Amino acid sequence: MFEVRKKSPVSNARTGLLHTYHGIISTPVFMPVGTAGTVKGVLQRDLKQEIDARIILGNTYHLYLRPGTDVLSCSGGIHKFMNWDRPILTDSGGYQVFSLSENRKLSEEGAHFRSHIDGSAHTFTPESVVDIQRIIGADIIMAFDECTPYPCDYDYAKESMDLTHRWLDRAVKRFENTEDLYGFRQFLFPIVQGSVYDDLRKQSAEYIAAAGMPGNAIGGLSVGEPTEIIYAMIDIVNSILPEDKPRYLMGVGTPVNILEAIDLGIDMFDCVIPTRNGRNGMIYTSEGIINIKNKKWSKDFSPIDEKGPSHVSHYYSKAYLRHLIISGELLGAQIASIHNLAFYLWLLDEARRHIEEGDFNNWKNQMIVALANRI
RNA sequence: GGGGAGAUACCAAAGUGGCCAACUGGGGCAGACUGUAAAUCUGCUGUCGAAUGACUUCGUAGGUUCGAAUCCUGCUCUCCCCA
Repeated sequence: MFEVRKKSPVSNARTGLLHTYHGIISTPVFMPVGTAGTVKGVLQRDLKQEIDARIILGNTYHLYLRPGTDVLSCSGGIHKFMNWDRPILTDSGGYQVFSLSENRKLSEEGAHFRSHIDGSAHTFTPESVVDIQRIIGADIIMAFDECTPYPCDYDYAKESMDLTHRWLDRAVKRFENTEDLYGFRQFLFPIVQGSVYDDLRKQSAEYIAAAGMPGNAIGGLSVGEPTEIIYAMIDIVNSILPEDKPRYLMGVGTPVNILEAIDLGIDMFDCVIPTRNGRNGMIYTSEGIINIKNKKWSKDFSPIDEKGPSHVSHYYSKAYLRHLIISGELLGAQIASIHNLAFYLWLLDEARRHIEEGDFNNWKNQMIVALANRI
């Protein structure tokens, strides 16, 4: 499924190719988040033409609640349903176990939760989450885990990690005893947990690596802990996860986070920042971060990002985008989302290019200065 | 011409003797957001100050009172009804 193409001589950064039925993905890759079968505010056409997203995310929890497995099954799977013929990865709902924690209870069997939509009671088990993801039909599916909060005491983190491991065994078994439903092979990725504890992360990485899945994910990071800890955990885990398989850092992050994580050997990323923060007025440019709602842009009629990677980046002015976002106009959210996603994809394109050319670290260090800049 | 209602901060609008520098909403300004319960949430919004605080405000000019956005009198303006 995965081949490493080029490794940085001075760090763990590498490029690779990820083969799926719906296409080959160059890594490192950023995957726009499309929780409910849509990258919020962005047409599939723009995802392809403007942003050139190679793979996007969906979410098991959200799709299961709405439209539900019946509709998804009848539609012929998520690709047909949303008319997206490139790869898709679905998250298992493990993050919702964390973010909707007030509405759920965990047991050995699984997670018992109430729908945030209508309050109805449901249970996710490692098995049912595989079944649902068979029906959704993404190319890459995730094992059901518990994403621990931060802070999280050691005993809880260990118990939770062990539970995630037991759930993984059950998920793998179910996965191996069931078939794909739409005529192409799906891949199951397990998830490393262990909170912020070195020894737990190490144990978890060993356990996950031993499962022998075609790719591995790191979860439970970027939930409020300092960034230094994120990097430290990635470093520990990546020293154990096999090099010949893709490593997916779930939910991360800022452009700077991503460059640092690439340096530590991560291949896949997803994050809501470009879309959500974009909707809320934060615009990423090669010059730095803009809060487009700030008054100082009200009469700045220069392009959103002169060197920006998408059509919208130079077609619309800062002043116009500010007006749209401040007015709550839908077009503002749309432009900001397209621009930010295109920026993220551009950043990853550049990262790949510089890894291939062998000067990733110099480039990265320059970029980090510019990217952290607030203008 | 007669009768009635009202004037509160950028806007709208509460408050009708001390707990009022003044509820609340909007607007404005700033911040947050990391496997999306988020087109969301938080803070500030009379002046000066980092802050304790000081100073100036509720159409306007006076008055009553220990104390007034609130009570009284004159004035100015606005709106409604009848002729």
